[in-house]
Amino acid sequence: MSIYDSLNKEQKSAVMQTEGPVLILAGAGSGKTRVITHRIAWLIDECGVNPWNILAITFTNKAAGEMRERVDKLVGFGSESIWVSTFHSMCARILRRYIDRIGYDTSFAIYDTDDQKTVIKDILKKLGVDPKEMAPRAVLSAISSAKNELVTPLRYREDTARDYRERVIAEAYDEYQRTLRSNNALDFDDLLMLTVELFNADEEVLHYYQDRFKYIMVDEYQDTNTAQFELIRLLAGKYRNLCVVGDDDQSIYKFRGANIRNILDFEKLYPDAFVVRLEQNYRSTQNVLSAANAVIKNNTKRKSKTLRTDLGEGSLIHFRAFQTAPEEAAFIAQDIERCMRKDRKLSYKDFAVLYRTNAQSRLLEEKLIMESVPYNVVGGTNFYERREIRDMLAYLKTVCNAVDDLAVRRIINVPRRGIGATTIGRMTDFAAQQSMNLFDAMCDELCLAGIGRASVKVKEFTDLILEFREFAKTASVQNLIRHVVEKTNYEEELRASEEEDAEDRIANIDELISKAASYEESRELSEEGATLSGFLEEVALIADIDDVEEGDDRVLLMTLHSAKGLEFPHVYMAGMEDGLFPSRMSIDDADDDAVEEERRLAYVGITRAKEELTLTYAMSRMMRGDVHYSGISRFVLEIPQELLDEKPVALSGRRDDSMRLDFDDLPDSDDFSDRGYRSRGRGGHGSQGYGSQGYDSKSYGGEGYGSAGYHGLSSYGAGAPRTDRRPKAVYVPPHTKEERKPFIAKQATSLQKGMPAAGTKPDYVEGDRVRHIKYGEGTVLKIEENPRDYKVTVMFDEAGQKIMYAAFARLEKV
DNA sequence: AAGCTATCCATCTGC
DNA sequence: TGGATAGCTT
Repeated sequence: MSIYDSLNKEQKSAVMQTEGPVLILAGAGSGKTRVITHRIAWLIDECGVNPWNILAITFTNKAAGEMRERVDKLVGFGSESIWVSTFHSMCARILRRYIDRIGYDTSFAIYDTDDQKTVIKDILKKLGVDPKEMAPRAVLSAISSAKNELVTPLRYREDTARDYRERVIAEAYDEYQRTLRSNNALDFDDLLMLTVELFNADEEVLHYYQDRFKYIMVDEYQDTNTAQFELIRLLAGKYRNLCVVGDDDQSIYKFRGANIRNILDFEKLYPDAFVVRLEQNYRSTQNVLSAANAVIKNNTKRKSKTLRTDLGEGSLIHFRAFQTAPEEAAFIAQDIERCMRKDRKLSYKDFAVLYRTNAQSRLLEEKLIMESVPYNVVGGTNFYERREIRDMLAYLKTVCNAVDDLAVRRIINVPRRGIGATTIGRMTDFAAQQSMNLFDAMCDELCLAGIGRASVKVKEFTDLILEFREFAKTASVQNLIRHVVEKTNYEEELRASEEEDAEDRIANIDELISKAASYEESRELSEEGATLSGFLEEVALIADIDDVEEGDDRVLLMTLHSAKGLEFPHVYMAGMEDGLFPSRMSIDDADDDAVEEERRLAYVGITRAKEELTLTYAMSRMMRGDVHYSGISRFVLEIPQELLDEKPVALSGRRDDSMRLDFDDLPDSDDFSDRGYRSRGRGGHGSQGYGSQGYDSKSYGGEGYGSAGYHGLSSYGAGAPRTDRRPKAVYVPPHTKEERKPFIAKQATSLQKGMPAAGTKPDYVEGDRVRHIKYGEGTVLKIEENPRDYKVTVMFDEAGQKIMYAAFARLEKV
């Protein structure tokens, strides 16, 4: 009895066809990961392939981790030398070694979306483009598409720049790329594009990797974009042992450049490809599959296949309609509790609630809190997007890559050290003139001479960084972070700021330190070992889904996109409304491909369910400030009625009554208004202790980061008294506006402010001509003495009459 | 310099 | 709705 006996006929043929191009069309739940892992085992054990020569590419780190784990179990030893990684981290790894051959430095930084936005905004400003007529977002997305299609700025200009808009984009793209290069930074798309560029530019490097990766496997092939396609094509160019696995019905990343043609045309590129279809599903009941099949068959462009299962008919698909979204959310929360009570074998982690947009999570969170259901939200606000984390990372980046102006700017005055916008502006100008980077300018005597008193502060800052850099040479990453926190007085400043969540933020920094520690631990045995740039890279490339703690007994809330590749006994799909899902945009799109993509997303959602699938619909829902009414999603209507336990008809609403829905008719409608929330004390089950504090979703909601996994939540059963549900952790969920509030170092500020300004008498009198930095010249009409300052009224020649305070206006006598 | 307010505005999905 | 920002006030 061998490990391969457990495979079905098709799976076996896919495993054993080791040579040449192979296309595995793997329907949802058809055991494709099993096929890949067994194929790797087969290559090593039966074909004598060196594990070193095998490359397996997945889309997320989580998938990579799981795959490696499973391979470890199948393969005796040597599995650690198999490359299992995502496209992005594979490219980062290759570039860390060889990018100097195409003119970057190997200590490059990786920019995330926020960094990109900062850069592009700057550029648009420089180009004199009004952000109103051309959104930075849109420009970035055009640049991203270009990169995904391997179009360089030069070619973009030549081929694309026809109208004004495209010319601006061409200009911005070029400038953007220059900026990144001078900051020695790459964005996500660069990782792919520059690796292709490297391979094309340097035969030696290409041959090295072609020879290294004699056997290549790519998971989720339907979601590859042109750059990824080209990368793979180049890598497999010599041995042609390329096995791709995918499901065209699950292609859901078109907006990110994924080209479904990559999978549909695989056989055209490789006419000798061996093609296998896996249609036997091992995950879901027949009813779930029938629903999925019924929906997806409405798509025209697909390699048709029909899933089948031996797991029995199963329950009907549940459909529930509600008048309002809060009712929908309340139902889901209560239904989870109901199932938990009914079936003691279930635990919270057996449930997932899926939705189209992240914004939908809030309402669900509220209701889950009310029902005392522990949950985790995947995505939304990322741990690494927190201000304190970004600050720390900016310090690390500055230490690691001195030329990254963006990182330097972020921390130059955080915590407050009296280096203001004016000083930074002057130094930036100097740097631009001398075409040097900001940090070097700050170290330059000539530059310091030009900024007066502030130069002392700047010197202190650069000395601090230089000291960190020295420290980093011998210290571990975790100790470096500790050192930075200590030397910058970050914690004290935070506490002094009187910010409400200062302690949470400090806890987050501790969390970052432990992430650094576990990174270092994981690299102990690896080739390159732990490095600062390695840590920054890992941090930059994690996806939301990667951070979900295994073994955490919580209901998972996430977008349909995040759910790809996962499975749950109970799945809820919330917000099944035309206009939300499929989205308005896709419906209005002239191209019906748009709705087809949404349909694939629906297919992905449905096929996540193993046993119970519940689709919910809310007739009305608050969206961006006002109430929206929608009909039932076409995807629900595409499911044959006999598969549903309830007819998909909207509750009788009174549309003409606008907002005044009649709540008294409804059994569970008391939680629509604010009043309703509070009066809910009578509530269902296990909510004791929650009435008053429970509503503070801030301190409860998305906390589940890291440490939250260890709060012993996994042990209690439904109905048990739950008193201490409030985790110690730390991660303050998305909803806070506190988030971006600047660092208010109250004490420091008042100290600095205390002395100056107030008493200084201006050197001009009424009737004098004065000059203002912004308004130009004018005549002083009136000067009044205030307790704190002098109030000056000036009639400017251009700008008209202004009242200002002498200390701030800094008027010069002409 | 920096907080505060008033106003605008855009909305999906994510490595 | 709430986040981002420009402009005004202190």
